[in-house]
Amino acid sequence: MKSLFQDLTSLLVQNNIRPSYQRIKILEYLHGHHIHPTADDIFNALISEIPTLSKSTVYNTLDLFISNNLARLLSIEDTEARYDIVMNNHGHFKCVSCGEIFNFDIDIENTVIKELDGFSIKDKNVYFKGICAKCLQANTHE
Amino acid sequence: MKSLFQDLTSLLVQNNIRPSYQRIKILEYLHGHHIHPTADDIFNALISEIPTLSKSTVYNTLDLFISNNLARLLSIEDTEARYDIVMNNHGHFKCVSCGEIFNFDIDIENTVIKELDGFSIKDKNVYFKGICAKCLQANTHE
DNA sequence: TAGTAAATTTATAATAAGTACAATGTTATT
DNA sequence: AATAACATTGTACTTATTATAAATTTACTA
Repeated sequence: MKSLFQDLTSLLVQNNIRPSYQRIKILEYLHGHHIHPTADDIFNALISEIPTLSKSTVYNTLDLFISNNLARLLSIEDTEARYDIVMNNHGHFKCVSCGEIFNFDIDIENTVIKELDGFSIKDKNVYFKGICAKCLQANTHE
Repeated sequence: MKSLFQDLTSLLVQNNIRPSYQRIKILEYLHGHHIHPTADDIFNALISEIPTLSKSTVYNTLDLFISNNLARLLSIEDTEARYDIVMNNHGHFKCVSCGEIFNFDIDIENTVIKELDGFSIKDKNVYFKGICAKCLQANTHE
């Protein structure tokens, strides 16, 4: 039985990406933490395991993953970019109170936009903002 | 017959915003230029008419408009924030080749997301990316 | 298997959008 | 007119991201 490490290595090789230790670890982190981390989150999570890790590597690797469709960039945040592994048909909700980002199912893939006829659509994102149920309840008790 | 300037002044007053010259001009620009400008675009467009204008004022004013739901922030761009007047039920398509941002009609207001039951949704954005028809044609002729 | 070329990582410096803040100017109120 | 509240401005600062070049690792070839 293959380990996750081996699976992720294969995934990189399949995409013609040389499976360096840093790349595997970053990919492993994305697969294990669907919390829409920032580049900084990823760096901080891995620095103890890879003491020589550089932020440049994190940025380079994320860009590489995005180019190869292994990761996705979320622009829901104004200040920092966030990253996620690629999953289809889901949107993101950001709670402006606690900052957490939630996934939700939405089928946008099959929606035909006639105004975009003749356009090549490569990426579809649905971003909602508001206040999550937990924060709404917390406010009620004030 | 009232002028646009007067109309926009009234709009600000209705929202309890003191109608300063800078605010009216920035609102006027947003109404007249649906090109999803950056703060810098707005600053550069108005600096000749308002030589004392400061970028701080542009940022402050845009924040104020957003708080009062007169403008909307687009996070489609990774590098710079873009702004638009508030219009319902439309998404944004960004051409990664020429950079232009297109509006398109999409009815997301009436979509019910059961996973977000109990959440207060304040803002819904649909962002697509890809290559516009014009750029696709241009590439064909290479 | 040593030597070389290519790819990758790293550290540092540079860039630039956005924010904080204090000073100045303007408007409203008494 | 005096004063308080509000708005604008300019400067300095913060910080995410990018650019670059050196160092390191890996792959390739003789």
